[in-house]
Amino acid sequence: MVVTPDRRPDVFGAISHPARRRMLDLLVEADRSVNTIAGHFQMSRPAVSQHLRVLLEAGLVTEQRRGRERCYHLVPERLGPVREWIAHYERFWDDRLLRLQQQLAKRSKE
Amino acid sequence: MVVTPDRRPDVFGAISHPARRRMLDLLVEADRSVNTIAGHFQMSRPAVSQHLRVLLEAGLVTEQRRGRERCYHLVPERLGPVREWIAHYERFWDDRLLRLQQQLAKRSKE
DNA sequence: TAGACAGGTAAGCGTTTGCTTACGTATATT
DNA sequence: AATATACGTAAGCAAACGCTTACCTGTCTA
Repeated sequence: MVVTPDRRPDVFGAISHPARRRMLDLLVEADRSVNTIAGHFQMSRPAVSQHLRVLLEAGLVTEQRRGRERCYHLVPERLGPVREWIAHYERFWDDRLLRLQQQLAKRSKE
Repeated sequence: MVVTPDRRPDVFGAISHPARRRMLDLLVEADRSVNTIAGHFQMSRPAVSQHLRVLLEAGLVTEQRRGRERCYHLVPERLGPVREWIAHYERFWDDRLLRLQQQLAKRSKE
């Protein structure tokens, strides 16, 4: 996972681990505490903490202390670089999938 | 870079290294030989070979022997998982960027 | 105020990554 | 046939990853 000169691990590295992608997926639905997140994984809680830190340092999530809990919150805009990079390959997909994606995007706004 | 049970390194791992993403970007324009690709990087040629192998094993490229050269060819469909995953976050982008992306996609088809 | 609970941090350890240099193999050129 | 070219493979090594257990701090609650 490449660390950029400003010591911020890049987003592509952060999402390269399936557990971290699943964590982001969980945070799409709602903000969640560490224990809530850890409940979805078999690894130890410190391991979850460490993954969350990678996401935090990549700017993909923020944390907010609420009492003794720590609530993690998704920052989807930080996925921009991935979205932009993959968009360069847009022309390679067929129209059907493209329309499907657009409809999904449209529907979720309604 | 997580290796899936079938020993095929997953696509997210393969694209987590900036050099490998640049290699894919180069192959969008045209199929290229190893030396042509290596010319764009400062690392040694074997290092380039090793990166290409990661891409090959992830199914993101194919190779074709042409005389003593080896031509690498992009397989953009294999980026599907990335595209699909990022599409889950589609609703978070604003309309302007969405339309821009759609126009780019449309224009490249004309 | 004495636990209990949430969760970060440290240390340690085996594995993987990413690079290098050295070398091997197949094809092309003279 | 001898040599040059293209490129893969092997070995070695430092650094990064990903995980564990042990421990620490801060906040709630009985």
